[in-house]
Amino acid sequence: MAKSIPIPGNKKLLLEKGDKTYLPGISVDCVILGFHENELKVLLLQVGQSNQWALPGGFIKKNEPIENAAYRVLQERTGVQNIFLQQFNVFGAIDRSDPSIHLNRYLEYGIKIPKDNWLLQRFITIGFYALIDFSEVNLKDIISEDNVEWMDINKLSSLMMDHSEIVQKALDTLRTQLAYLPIGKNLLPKKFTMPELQKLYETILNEKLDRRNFQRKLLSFGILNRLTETKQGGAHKAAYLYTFNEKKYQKALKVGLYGSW
Amino acid sequence: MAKSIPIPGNKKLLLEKGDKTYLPGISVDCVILGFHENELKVLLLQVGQSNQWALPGGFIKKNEPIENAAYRVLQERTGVQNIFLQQFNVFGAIDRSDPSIHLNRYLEYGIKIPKDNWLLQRFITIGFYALIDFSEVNLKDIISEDNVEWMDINKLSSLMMDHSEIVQKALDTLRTQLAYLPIGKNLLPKKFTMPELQKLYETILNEKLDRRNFQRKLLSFGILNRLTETKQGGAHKAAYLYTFNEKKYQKALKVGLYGSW
DNA sequence: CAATCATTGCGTTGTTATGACACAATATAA
DNA sequence: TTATATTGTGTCATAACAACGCAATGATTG
Repeated sequence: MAKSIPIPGNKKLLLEKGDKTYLPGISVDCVILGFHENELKVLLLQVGQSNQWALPGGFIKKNEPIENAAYRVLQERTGVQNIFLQQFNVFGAIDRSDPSIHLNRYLEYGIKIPKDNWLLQRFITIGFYALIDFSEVNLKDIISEDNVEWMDINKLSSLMMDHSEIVQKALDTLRTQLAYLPIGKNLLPKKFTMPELQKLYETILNEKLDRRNFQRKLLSFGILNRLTETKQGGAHKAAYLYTFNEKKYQKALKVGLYGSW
Repeated sequence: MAKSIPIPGNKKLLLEKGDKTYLPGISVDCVILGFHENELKVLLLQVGQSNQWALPGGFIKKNEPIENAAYRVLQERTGVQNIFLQQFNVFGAIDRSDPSIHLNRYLEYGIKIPKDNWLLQRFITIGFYALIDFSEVNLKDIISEDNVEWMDINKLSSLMMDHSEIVQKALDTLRTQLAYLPIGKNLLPKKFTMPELQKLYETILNEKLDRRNFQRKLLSFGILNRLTETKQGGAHKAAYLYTFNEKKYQKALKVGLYGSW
């Protein structure tokens, strides 16, 4: 066993007074998704000195809406504003919480959590997923005790507790929503090319799409503006840059891409 | 004020010992939908002597998966087995719980709830929706202290707390899922006619559909078996009876009605 | 500096799905 | 027996979709 590390003040407070500040037995976990180098990435963190990876999560303050709690987690971990954030499922199996995680975590500080402490009880968690522009996140600017990293969603080793299941469910939800909601504005930079948008769709769907049919379909939604600029610097022919038409994009978010049945 | 009614044992137990039995601050609420006389019906109940209508709800036992809790509520209120049951959203606004409801409820029994009682704290609720064969429910067989009734989803007066919002969100979810999931098996009797199925779709979507195109589309999904029997008794030409092909229906529930993007 | 090559923009064709509508068959009621 | 409303089945024009062709372009290479 490694010798004890001094415990940070906030961790001590969480353990001893957390039950006064937070709703008991409920947490939020965030599946934060970004797109980089043709891969869909999830933001994960390593809890303490363990080698287990986990989703960033947190608790809900007693006087705070649940969406705010999820947003706080996002802010802490990414520093990014204007994020697409949506709850997608509650995970409430009886054996989903694992008290040993907290026990070991605090043992690193030389603290043995009392058996009746609030952290050791059963927790149900509300899963949120967030779409975020990878390029806007600078992990080095984020102060964190934990090791935080983007990982390819297709190459995840097993995560802590039921977090693998949570990621999978988030991905399923995203795929379903792709059919009737516009996706992309939050995962791509402001200006992007059609091939880039297509790669994003292909990555999410894990499926190759026809270049020309894809373009025709996406343009038919009428949510894209083509700029006169082209994307320079890439090898080969320069592609036109596009932006999302904010107004039409927002409308499509509300009524869906097809509208009728 | 009416004079006090004797308090039932279970209500007293709930108040005094509920925090030992149930998870604190979390409830489940069920939007139970049935189809009858071309109307989509919601099962609602009148809490105590108030004139407020509310969704049937309940609490989650400390050693119970959340789906079980919702299923318990369904069983208590309908007595029906084999129900389509799905969580669809969590409602967690800070001001959504209304302590006065419990206060008034127990005042009917002449009991004043102590200020620090668990029932008066903030509750978040997990919304479930259930699809159920109206004809299998016999409300008169259900023992209940509360007045329980089916009400037309389009003619709801304002419900208790945020329950109107919960019903609306359930309906939105159902409409969206209609596009890629087979619906009907749980809302209709085993044998049904094509016009009946169409009326169900029209009612859910609140939109008139073309009879012939509807039939073509539904048949193309390949989840229906046409029987040689016809529906007798109706005025005019007898319609063929159909059943759902259980195997293909279950498959469609998993992979969706269209499958690919 | 011209040829090569991968990639992008734009277009065509055949097939399938969809929306709108016509007509014959049939069960009940007058 | 006839009238009427409803159901079963089919047609047709149009839109959507999948599969594919070809010219334009920008960097790379000999």
